[in-house]
Amino acid sequence: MSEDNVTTSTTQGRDPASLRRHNLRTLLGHLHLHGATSRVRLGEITGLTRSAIADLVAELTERGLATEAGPSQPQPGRGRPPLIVSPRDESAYVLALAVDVDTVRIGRVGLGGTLLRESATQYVPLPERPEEAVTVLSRMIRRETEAAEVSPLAMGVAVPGLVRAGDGVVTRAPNLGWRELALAERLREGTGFAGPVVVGNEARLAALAEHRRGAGRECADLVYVSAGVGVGGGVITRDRLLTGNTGYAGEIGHMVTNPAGHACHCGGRGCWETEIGTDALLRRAGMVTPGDRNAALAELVSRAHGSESEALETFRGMSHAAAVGLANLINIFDPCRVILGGLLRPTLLYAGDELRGALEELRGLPELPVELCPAELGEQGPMLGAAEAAVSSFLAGME
Amino acid sequence: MSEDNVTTSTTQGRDPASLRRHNLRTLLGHLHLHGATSRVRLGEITGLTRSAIADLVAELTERGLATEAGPSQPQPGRGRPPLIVSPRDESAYVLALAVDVDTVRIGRVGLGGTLLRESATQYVPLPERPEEAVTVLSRMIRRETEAAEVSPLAMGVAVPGLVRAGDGVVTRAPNLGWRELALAERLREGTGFAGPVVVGNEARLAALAEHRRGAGRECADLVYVSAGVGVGGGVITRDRLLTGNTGYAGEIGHMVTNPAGHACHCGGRGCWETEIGTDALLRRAGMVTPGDRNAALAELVSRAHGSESEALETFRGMSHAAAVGLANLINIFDPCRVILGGLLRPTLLYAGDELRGALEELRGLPELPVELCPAELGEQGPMLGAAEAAVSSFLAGME
DNA sequence: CCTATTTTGTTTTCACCTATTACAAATCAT
DNA sequence: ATGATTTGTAATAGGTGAAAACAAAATAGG
Repeated sequence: MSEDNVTTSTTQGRDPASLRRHNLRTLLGHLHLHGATSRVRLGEITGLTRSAIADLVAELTERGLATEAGPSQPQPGRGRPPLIVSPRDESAYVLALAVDVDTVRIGRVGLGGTLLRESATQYVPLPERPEEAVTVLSRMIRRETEAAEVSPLAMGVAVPGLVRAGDGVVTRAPNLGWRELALAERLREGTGFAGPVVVGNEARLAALAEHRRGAGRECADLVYVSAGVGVGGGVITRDRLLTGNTGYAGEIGHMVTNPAGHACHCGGRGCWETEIGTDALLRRAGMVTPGDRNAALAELVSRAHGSESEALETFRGMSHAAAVGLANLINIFDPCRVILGGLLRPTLLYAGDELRGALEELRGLPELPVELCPAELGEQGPMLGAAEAAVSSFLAGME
Repeated sequence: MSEDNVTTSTTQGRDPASLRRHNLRTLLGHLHLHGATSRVRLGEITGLTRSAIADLVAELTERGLATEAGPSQPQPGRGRPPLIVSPRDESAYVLALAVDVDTVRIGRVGLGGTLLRESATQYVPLPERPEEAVTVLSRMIRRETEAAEVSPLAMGVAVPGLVRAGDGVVTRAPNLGWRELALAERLREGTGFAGPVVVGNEARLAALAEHRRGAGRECADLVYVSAGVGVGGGVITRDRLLTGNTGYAGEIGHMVTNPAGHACHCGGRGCWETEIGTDALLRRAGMVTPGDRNAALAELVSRAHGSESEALETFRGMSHAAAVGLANLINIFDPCRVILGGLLRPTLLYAGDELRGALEELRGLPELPVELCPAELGEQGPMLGAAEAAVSSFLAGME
């Protein structure tokens, strides 16, 4: 079944002008994803001739989006050394924010995906009232942009909550106390920034980041799952992030994996996050919610790292519950890789055999090997994903 | 989050020639999906000018893919009456097959989606050995093609089993006794047909058909679920069928919804199809697998239709188990519509309130109303879907 | 050190596609 | 009948990448 859609997507070209836009986007997109590339290589990839590439690259450099230079190190082989085209980063960058309960990360990410040195992490307990939170965020953004000589190409924000696709409205973010907050619009007002502003769910954006820069490179179909207090996820299909109708696709935490399980705050029973979330893990470990959950978790992980049998057993005990949900996701999505973040990362590292074993048992299709990989980007995932979404948004709106 | 992919898809254009191919595809795709359209309207839709449309339409008519005619009924309004462009069907058609255990449907579907009158349903018990089955299918195809004066644009085949995307290999179809059968290739050999041959899973293809021609029209994100002996499904995202890495995406029958449930033939326990499949329903109804399951089912449905309370109660009893799986799918995919086929259709019709009620309880996001719709195409779904996949494949390979 | 070879960049010419513009045709409103 | 309106047609123009010829810069080999 090699079915492409009948009505081809609208992004692309009908007239010569949009044809050129498309080729420019393709080129810049490749530079962003794969870094410095020779002109000839670009031609091989895009199918364009050298002369066309020359012309297009000239436009990109004129616009300050790319640079050309002779090869930094001597090339092997005979002929004339190629010109290497690189994405610019210092002057062509996006601003990325990752909002969390007690942390706001802000970073400058250049084309090519490099986290520029100006990036910083600031710990700002956000005020309860969303309006004030917006003010705080706007101030942080202004401080970053005013320091720079050029304004960013786009901005991306990761939020732990439900974000409506398209308009960047945070429908609800229980941990932040936000409801129906038009974050993209407010930030645009609060900063006077005219370019694209994208807001997204942190897990979806982390999935995007892992796909492009982390454990999911060169993998067109993957599932990312991160377990924390809640369980979030994101799915990449054919190199694209699954959004669903409203942008909520990927809410896997409330997948019911055990109807006989514990009650969930969502009103249901046996949701996956009641089985493999932070509280479930601590419950298994016999640590009955002490003062600081994070500290308890860190201790548990370090004990497992030190091969203490009780801690290892805790993770092993969680592997079956994790496998049930993962098997479901694998059957549904047929990914070539599953990336595990948050608590599932130590679960994979310290109880990998048990997890894989449970999956083997549960899955209907042992023919297909699916790789289980630990997430590579850790806590930076959401911010890097916000940057990637911002870049994509800039590319989509180019010219 | 309005992120489009960075490296834009490869289907489209880099040079002027492929630009034209793209526009031709767009035009023909629109005609196929939406039927006869005036030239001016086509221009509005595609953004092309009247002269460009004229030129493109001329090529389509020359190739025998479209026809132009004056308006059949007088138009309202003033100016010169427009020329109406229609997809041809009699001379531009695809061949579609739907293979099942005791039935093989074969049909001719014209551009525009009309099931041509030459279409036929033939009941042919397929022989046990796959090789012979291929021979039977090839013969049926040859009979259809030889009768026609022009050969089909493409062929599509729906199979109750796992089909690898890309090469059309049936990995396994337990009910047919097939394993690793290169069906697309064999049919190409057996019929001498040179055009595209696509093979797909029947539920995925039915989902495609419902999307284009049935209960899922004008809905870009939908989930289709059909319960029978097994439970199959298909997902449409952004107007495209989800395939996953290998083509197996959508195997929702073995989603574990009740770890404490019955054993499943797949080796697992509590798979969704052990909860809502044919056997589960008959078990609930107290009909302990009599000779003919289909007859028993038909009786049950007709009793429910006649409002017999016991039959209604059977469907009501199944609604909760159905809702668990549906809630999971809704949380995962955020569709705007869920289409229910097979046994889930009567469940919706006769126990709709219970089903919706159970969903309300289970779902984390009551903000988002999701429509539940009965499938419209019934048993023709897989065949019509095969036709749609064939058309898409023809369009993708045009020129 | 010089030359042949190879690879890459540049320039020119050309073919293709759609936009633009002007004009013709067909219908309705008055 | 006449003008307004909408649609189709034809001719010209602008923009895009391809193709081909040429120039430049390196290596390999004597």
